[in-house]
Amino acid sequence: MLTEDKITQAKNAKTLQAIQSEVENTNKIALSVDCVIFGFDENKLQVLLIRSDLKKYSGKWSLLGDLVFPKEDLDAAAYRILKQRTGLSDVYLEQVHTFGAVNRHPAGRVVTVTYCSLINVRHHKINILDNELHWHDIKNVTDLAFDHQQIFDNCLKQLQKRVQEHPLGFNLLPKKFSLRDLQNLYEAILDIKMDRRNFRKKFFTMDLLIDLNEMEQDAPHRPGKLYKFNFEKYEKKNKKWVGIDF
Amino acid sequence: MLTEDKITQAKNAKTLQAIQSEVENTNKIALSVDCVIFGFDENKLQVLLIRSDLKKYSGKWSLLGDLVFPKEDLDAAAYRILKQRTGLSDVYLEQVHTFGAVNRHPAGRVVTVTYCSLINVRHHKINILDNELHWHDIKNVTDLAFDHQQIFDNCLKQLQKRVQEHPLGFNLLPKKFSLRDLQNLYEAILDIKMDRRNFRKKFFTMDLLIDLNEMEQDAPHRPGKLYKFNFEKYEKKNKKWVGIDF
DNA sequence: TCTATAATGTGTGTATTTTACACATTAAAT
DNA sequence: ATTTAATGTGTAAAATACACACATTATAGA
Repeated sequence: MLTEDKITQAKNAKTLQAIQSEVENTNKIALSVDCVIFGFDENKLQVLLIRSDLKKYSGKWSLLGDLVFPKEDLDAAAYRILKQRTGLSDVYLEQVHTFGAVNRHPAGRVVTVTYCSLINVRHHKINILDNELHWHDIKNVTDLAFDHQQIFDNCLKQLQKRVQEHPLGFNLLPKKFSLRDLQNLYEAILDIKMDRRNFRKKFFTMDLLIDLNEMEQDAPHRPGKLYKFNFEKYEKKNKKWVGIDF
Repeated sequence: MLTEDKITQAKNAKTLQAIQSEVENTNKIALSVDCVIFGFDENKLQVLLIRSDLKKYSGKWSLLGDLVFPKEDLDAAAYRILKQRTGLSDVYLEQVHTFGAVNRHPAGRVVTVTYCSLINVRHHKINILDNELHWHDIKNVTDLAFDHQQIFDNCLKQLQKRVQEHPLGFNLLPKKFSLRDLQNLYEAILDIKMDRRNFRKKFFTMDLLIDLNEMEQDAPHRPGKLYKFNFEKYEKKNKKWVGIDF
């Protein structure tokens, strides 16, 4: 305890130069970003994976990641990687968690900041042609390279939680969607079945869907109405979250 | 787009050696941990701050942080820092967010992973004697050094959300507490007033408080019953969170 | 063109949860 | 004994969540 107090006091007295040299001596840690890119297709939640480039993990899939440049903002690095991989720049992207176990990467000390991204599969098939990249049904994601399984599980959990409190899901759907599309999406993400009537009631009550007065095309049965999400109204809403419950 | 595809393909073919050298050339980023340490005293939510050790920020307060050692797990670094500052090792600690703007630190590129910690003030007055350390009422926290104001705001928000969904609050209270204590805590954290009867009903319904059959001592009025939190029962509960609402 | 099929679209009753609100009780201080 | 300042409790109304059934519409195929 006494020793620690001395350390603390010593720290207080440090100069900028001292800290600078400390920073230089301590920056033996590389920083990377890993993106968990979710898509939605054929009523299944999918995740974009790439074949691992390391022999140690040959045959395994891994998340899309890259090292952060020394003079690059962290968020900027995440957007850069997403752009490189999918060609997209105007998408949902959110930091989730940072993983920093000493031995998580075989090439040395690499701490990785993970981001979750949601993109509309139909709009970005182009860059997926590279056969090392592949959409995987999340039900079949196991045994990823590195600690990517852990990262993936963590991101999926976070997505399941956040999608219920924020209108993230719409980033996975086309601009115009039917209520059935929307429900399929939620059922795929949350991995549960929902009552159709109550689901509709819920969304109509929230009053954030705009009826486009258009119908689905090419449905092999009665077509549903098409809607779009009212982002403007949502922004103004600013819902307060109060309610203790655990 | 074409260029980017080439980059992608080049990456796929990389060897471990290539990556290792890339890691070495890119690790010009130092990594730090900053702890937002919350306490609760005099019915106010407090945060532990230290006077900035940099001339640039002289007179300003900052969070408790330190650089992560090259061979130190990230979480371990957070626990180490907490231990150094408060003497405590068995406390609540949770990663919140990572801040990595290029110019956030004047001594160079330092990306910081922030952790939120909740400790019982009454149990750890000892190490606060160092006059550079000080508990601040969160209402008076403004204009911190570095980007620490942003970090603090972020942590407080996260705390306000998580304390409603998880029994974090009990880490801020003594083992035995009255329902009034508990309500004061929630009111301080959430910065709202609550109805006493409904608050009690809520917690009794959750059925996670153990009635100790003891009364408050030294109260200048009718003393309240004392309770402790039933962590065992809570662990078994495993509450599912379903409910779309935004 | 008729029928079968497979969806969409809508309403109601019940149970549960949340909210608002008032009075009796207890211990300490005077 | 009285005053004071809390604790402790119950009930009605409102809002929300849940369970559930039937009519409607378009397509596909006979």
